[in-house]
Amino acid sequence: MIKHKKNITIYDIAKKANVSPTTVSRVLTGSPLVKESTRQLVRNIMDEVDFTPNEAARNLITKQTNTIGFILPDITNPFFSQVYIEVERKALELGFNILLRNSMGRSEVESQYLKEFTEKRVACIVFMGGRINKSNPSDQEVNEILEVMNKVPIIMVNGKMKGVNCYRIRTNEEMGIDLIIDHLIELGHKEIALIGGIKGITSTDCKTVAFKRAMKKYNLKFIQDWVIPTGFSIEDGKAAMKQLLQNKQLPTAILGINDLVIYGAIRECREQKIPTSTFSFTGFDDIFPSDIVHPSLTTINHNYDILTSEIVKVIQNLKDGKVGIKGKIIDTKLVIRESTRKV
Amino acid sequence: MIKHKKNITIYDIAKKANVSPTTVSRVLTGSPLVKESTRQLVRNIMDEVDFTPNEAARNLITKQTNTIGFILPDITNPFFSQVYIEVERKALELGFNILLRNSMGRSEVESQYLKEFTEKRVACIVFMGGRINKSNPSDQEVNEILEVMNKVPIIMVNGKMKGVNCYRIRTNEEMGIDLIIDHLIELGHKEIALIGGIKGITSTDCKTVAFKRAMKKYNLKFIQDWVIPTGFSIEDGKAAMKQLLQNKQLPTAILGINDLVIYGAIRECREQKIPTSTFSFTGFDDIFPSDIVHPSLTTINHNYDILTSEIVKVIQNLKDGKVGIKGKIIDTKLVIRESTRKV
DNA sequence: TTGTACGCGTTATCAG
DNA sequence: CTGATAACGCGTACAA
Repeated sequence: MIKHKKNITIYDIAKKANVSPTTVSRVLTGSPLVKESTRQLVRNIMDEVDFTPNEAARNLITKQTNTIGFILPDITNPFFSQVYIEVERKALELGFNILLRNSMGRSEVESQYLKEFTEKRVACIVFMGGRINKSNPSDQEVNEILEVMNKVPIIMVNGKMKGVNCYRIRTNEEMGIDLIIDHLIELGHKEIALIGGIKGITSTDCKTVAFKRAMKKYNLKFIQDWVIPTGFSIEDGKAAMKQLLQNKQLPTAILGINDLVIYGAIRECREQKIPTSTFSFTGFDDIFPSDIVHPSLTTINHNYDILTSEIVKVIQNLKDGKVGIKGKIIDTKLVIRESTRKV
Repeated sequence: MIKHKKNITIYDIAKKANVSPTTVSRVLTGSPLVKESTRQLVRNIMDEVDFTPNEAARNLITKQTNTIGFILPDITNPFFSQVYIEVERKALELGFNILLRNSMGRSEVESQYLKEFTEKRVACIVFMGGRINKSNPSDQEVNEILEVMNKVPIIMVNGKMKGVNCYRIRTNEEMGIDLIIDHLIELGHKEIALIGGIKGITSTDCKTVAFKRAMKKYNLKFIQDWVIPTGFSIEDGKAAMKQLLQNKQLPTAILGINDLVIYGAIRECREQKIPTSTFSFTGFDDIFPSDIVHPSLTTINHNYDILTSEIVKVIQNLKDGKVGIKGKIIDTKLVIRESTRKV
């Protein structure tokens, strides 16, 4: 790495200003215990020599940072970026900045970043996706979380771990599924499929359970061939739709584990020259493209503002040394667009 | 903030292991100058007492970080997140991690983050959007960049600043426009509009100039009322389309400053019950929704892999102390989908 | 209102 | 292969 000029320190400033390093430090921290004239003098010299304080030195002595570690699977997924950007905005107002790490859902990457965060002495960690969404995480995955929690508080968003008593904020996914089914029933649908997701991932398992329960509630028959857990991506949605279309009997409504799989499902219909109006489609997450695809997507919105506010509220409490409530469930809301219609 | 247990340092480890702190440090840095048995001993004790080295202390003494500061307007915009994630992945292989900051295109936010980056002693700064896209940045904006460059190298992506001799990687936007116009001409289009963007932003100015030049080349008339620079968002695209539709005479093809504005334009057509097949639409950027909207969008791809590789190549050179080439232009490529057809 | 002296936790230097 | 000692740059009791 290219070497830069000699580092300028508060000692250099102090010498030039004929004051002590302490005074310079006080100017830096904005202490009121400095005469206005000397403050100006010091400031001027700082500007003059282009002084930049060293954050590492400050962190070392103060033993804290204003950094929040944020682990999520993939920031290019609009669901995560929507949550991320809102948390960032709100945390900024509290004086925190965020360190983002993309785990790609891989456990060993998560481990690496958890280690990095503890070495950096972050104020707290916000965790989304990956291991905290596994219905059965490994002992090692759990223990690692517990060890980290010994040093830095963890906030799990839309996830949990058996035996791990950390802060948890989660959207009410069951409620979301109920809202969708109610809506479809109202439109006269009786034959409903569920595509996408992966068994063993809580968001999938949880939605599947809610789906079965809701179907039962309305006395509708649950057809195993219409539940196709292929994954969470657009491609996975395509694949699921392809598979679904091979059934002799077809549903009238298709429920996606998230918005992305429905984008894929709709595209698959187009490629097979099947009118998209053949089915009613519903997504989950209400990410931004759902408003611009055609047909625009009826889906479940996470109440992002409330969700992210609750995350930041925990951070605020942590900062203030308050304990606060450890678990919080956020209501979801149905957003009706063009993709659902009367049967 | 909640207080944790007393910090464990290499001194504590040293005492327990009956070795010197130096030896512990050597284990930490992976120095070969340690007997294997003592290395194991030290490692065991570290695990036992759950020791986590303090990065601030390390950064303070080594005077460097493996962090790359990354400023971009908004990570929720797929264009930026696509570039970001690729740079992150490639930089990771070089041992760098990335510190992301969203400027929202606001100059004062950029200033704040530039300051943060220099205080953090980041290895280099990757800069996208905001002031580096202004055709006429203020003196202050330029000077600030120059001052920062005195301390840390800056890589500008798709931007430049007069009188600022930093590393620059940019996509060949003119080429992109040429490719689009050639394609439209081939399809028989002669009446072409350009919507979106903002005057004074280089990406807009640059594309507009290329557009005019291409039109002239084919002896097509440039109609001022068909150039509608409303902005860069979906909403801005809607607004532009609304305005365009008020013209008595309409174009047969509509060229968007980016993909997002075309999403908006298409939606506006739908809302006004105008068949989307009335026009041929072209975008710019080839962000992921362009493949799933309907009609899917003919657009210009930035060659993201090459673009991001070039960014990381500069970082690599910086790390190795090489100088390398300061400017690099990346070819673009046309992606033909459903939104363009014969006139 | 200002200054002295020390500590934060690690790596670098040099000696053994 | 190991250790003693000195940095790194800043904040903070405590003293003046």
